[in-house]
Amino acid sequence: MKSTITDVAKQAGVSMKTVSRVLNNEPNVAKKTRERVLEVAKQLRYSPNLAARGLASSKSYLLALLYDNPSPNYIANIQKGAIDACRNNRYHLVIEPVSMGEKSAVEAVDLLLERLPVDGIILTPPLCDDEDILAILGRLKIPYVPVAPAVEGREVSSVKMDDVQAAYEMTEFLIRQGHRKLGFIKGHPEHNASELRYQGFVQAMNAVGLEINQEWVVAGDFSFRSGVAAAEKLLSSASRPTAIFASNDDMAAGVVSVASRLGISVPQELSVGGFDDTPLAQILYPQLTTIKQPIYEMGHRAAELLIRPPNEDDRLHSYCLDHKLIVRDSTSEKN
Amino acid sequence: MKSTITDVAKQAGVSMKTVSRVLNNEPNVAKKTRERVLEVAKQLRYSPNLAARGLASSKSYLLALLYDNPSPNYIANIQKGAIDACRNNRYHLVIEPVSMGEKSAVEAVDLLLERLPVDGIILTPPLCDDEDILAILGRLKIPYVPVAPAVEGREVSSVKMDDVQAAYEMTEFLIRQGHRKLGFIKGHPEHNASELRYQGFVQAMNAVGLEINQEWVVAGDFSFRSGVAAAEKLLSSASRPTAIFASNDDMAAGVVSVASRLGISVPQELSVGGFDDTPLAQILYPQLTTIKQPIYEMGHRAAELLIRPPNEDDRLHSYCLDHKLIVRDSTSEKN
DNA sequence: GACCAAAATGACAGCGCTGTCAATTTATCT
DNA sequence: AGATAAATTGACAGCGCTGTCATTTTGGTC
Repeated sequence: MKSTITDVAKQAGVSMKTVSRVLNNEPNVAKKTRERVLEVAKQLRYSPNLAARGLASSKSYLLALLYDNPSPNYIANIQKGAIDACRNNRYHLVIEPVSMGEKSAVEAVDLLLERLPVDGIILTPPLCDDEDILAILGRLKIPYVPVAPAVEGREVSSVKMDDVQAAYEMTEFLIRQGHRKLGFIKGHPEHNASELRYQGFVQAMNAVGLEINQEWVVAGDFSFRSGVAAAEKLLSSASRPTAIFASNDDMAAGVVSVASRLGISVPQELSVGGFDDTPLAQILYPQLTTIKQPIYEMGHRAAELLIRPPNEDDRLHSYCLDHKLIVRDSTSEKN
Repeated sequence: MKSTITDVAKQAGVSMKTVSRVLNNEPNVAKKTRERVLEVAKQLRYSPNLAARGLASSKSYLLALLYDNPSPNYIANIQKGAIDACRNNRYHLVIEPVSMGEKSAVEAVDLLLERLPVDGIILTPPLCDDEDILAILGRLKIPYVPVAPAVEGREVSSVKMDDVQAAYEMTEFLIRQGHRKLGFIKGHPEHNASELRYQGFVQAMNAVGLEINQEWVVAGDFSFRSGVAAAEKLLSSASRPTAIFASNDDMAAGVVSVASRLGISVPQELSVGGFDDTPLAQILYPQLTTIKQPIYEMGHRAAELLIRPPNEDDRLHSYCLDHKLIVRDSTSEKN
């Protein structure tokens, strides 16, 4: 039924090895031969057996995506990006959630990777900063690409976005709109991006000589609920900011929700900026001005780096991909 | 470095084949032998090479999840369920998005499956009702389990939930709360579940002899935006329903949003019911009363059915999993 | 203890492919 | 043309495991 490399070889009148060469784009095959083999392969609907190929070459044509409970939106996008890259190269993506909370998590990863011979691994936060997991990957000598790691330059390539710069741009945008009294809601203290976004905010404020009112800088944890709490704090007093920059969309949604309850109209009386451009941003009323992270692109690039590793020399150790400030209806000029 | 079955065999003083038997839980191995082998395997941190195993046994220990652009939340949950089932059985999950819109989609699936020797496939809507794709799977003789197919009994097991019953329960709940003037927002006309949910609504209304006001049954397409449009239609007139059942949470969110804009308080003046229990349902203010679909469970069961197919005779052709009515703050008794 | 069936174990081929290296053909240069 | 180098091709082993089937061991019976 399903044709093998031998069938193609016979039909094309060459050896198995030559067929193999053609199919793997190896050099040193006469053009004519290559074409003939390709023709026959197509005709026979031949496609190589992954297991056999893997066994013989000790490659698996499989990439794994390890993640620990991020937002569905985040993983969906990373996945899509990675898969598209895989598909262009006849690779496939295996996904493996890991619960870092559990004490057995590290061992689970260990077992997993010993059993499943993947050619490379994409690590998303917060896994990409877990020492134990990195140690295992090192021991197993499996190539990996961290997405948005806290620390770079571990001798492996990584992909990321510039959180500082993005937060800077959002802050700058709000300032340009005439706002002077800016509030900021921080992200989860354990999450690497939180501090970076705050830094961007601070830098932009400093750049124009605006003072940061510490009462308007409130802790949050990326959840809607924490956004609500923060907003209540920020908006209850008479002296309140005219613009609030929340470190992610969920918290920005919390702000919008509180504002509407307090009868503060957005954006007329209060501008709100988010971060992430989740689907929520467009569902909300008003729609959120936010930062679109290059999530898809990071997944895509990460997979590509694993499939075709750059040579040692011209290797860029960290690929920073472009974000985008998306202006919608939750912000307006200060009147 | 990495130990092979031969290492284990030598160390345990048995043949490779016996080790193989133990590792695959085959019968006819003396208890003592089994224990010894297991002990040695553990000691050597042995784990079988998937490729070799696949080549020899023509099994891959891989399951594929095919999906076409569903909500991130939906696939995230299906995935998690399927993966957990896989993990219990040393299987892995490969995910493959398919864009049915593209004309090449069917061919893409074809190629995909010829190349990747998966042991089974999980099909999510709307793929599970696509004739072309089902035809390919039939030709390739790959076992598959459709999740929530429109039509059952294609000689394969399937998993689903009872949309009719769930919608019936939500409607019944609203009626029990004292509501008599019920509005309904339909889902996307091409989506199988839309009609079923509407049927449940109709049946519950009929069951208590309530008449359905066709002006209060509005078309939607599962998007937030369509919920907004529908709500505007339903709420603008003086004679408006006191409760609205939207076919999913996004549309329910649209209703809540419009109500708040029109100064209609939820749930005091208007009860709103949703469907899906997406994260959004808890982010909204007020939090949505909704139906929790057994998405995780469907993914889990689907994977299990592929890993351990029930015998022909006692096979249940369709496994219907339990949903749950979740009462939150968007509904209240009619006052 | 001799005999037989059943249980346990092992020898060996081969799954479909690629790596190695040797053999052959073609191109290049005096 | 002859010699040498380069390009192209092929023979064959073997990747690590499992299926088949033969062999050995065990347990039970008279």
